[in-house]
Amino acid sequence: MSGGSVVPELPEVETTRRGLAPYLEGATVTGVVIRNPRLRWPIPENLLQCLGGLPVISLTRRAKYLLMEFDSGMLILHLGMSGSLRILPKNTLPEKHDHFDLLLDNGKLMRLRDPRRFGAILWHAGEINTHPLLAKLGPEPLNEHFNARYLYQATRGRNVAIKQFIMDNHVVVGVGNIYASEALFSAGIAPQTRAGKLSLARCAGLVDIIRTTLRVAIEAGGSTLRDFVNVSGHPGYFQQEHQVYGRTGEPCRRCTRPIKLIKQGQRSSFYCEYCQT
DNA sequence: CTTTGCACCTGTTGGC
DNA sequence: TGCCAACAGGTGCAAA
Repeated sequence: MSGGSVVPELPEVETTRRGLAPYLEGATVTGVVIRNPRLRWPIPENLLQCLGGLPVISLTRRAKYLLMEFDSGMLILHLGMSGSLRILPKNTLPEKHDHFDLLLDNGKLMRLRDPRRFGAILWHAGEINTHPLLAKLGPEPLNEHFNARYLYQATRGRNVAIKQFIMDNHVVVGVGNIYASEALFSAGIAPQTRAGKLSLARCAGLVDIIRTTLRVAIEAGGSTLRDFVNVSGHPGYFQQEHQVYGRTGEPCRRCTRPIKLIKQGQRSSFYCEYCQT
């Protein structure tokens, strides 16, 4: 199971960034094609006036947002649930759901495909972190600021279930629904546990699991990273076999008891009621 | 401030 | 076999 219809989690976004950067950084934007501006928010109509003729200074990432820096500001891209980006030769014919192109002076173009259109392409003329979408984000999971003491402090007095808590971007970014279930299984924590009830030791374990899981996934993406020209636009590494996600009724890989499914905040949570307490 | 619920969208899946 | 409702996911935002 790789490529194709993978929901872009943080490792996929980071791998995409690494794949695109060599083609973008230093290249100058010569044109913009907007076939369908109706993403989560409309793609700005005047985008070419914002960045046309300017070189891409850098491609960075904050949470699952890709940030393309120019002298005049930055292009903010989000892949939503079904978005992918790739580099193609100029004049490559667009297919269904290819909503946006950035034309480059190196004979290539960067193309966004996003069937569900939950993604976003925005322009921000100000400093990074002054954009409303970025200003209130929590720490990166791989940053040292995301540590046991931080999570312990952040959870104090909070009544919400830990599953929903770690998916809150104000707490820590990059933990999606799949990773949340997987991380809580590995940490041995039941998803419905009130955040404020976690001990420091359990916070430490959870932080460790989240960091390790994401780091391994990013390394796996990097190790198989080839060429973003003419490929699917999805990082081509094999997805790690799930411990609990999507395994309702199947035997727990640790104790063989059936995996349970519950809804938390309208989202599916999978867990083992014996191994997670 | 905290917490809950919803909207956005379309390809895929499951039930009849 | 065919049809259609339900479902999945990320995340900003409105409402309680």
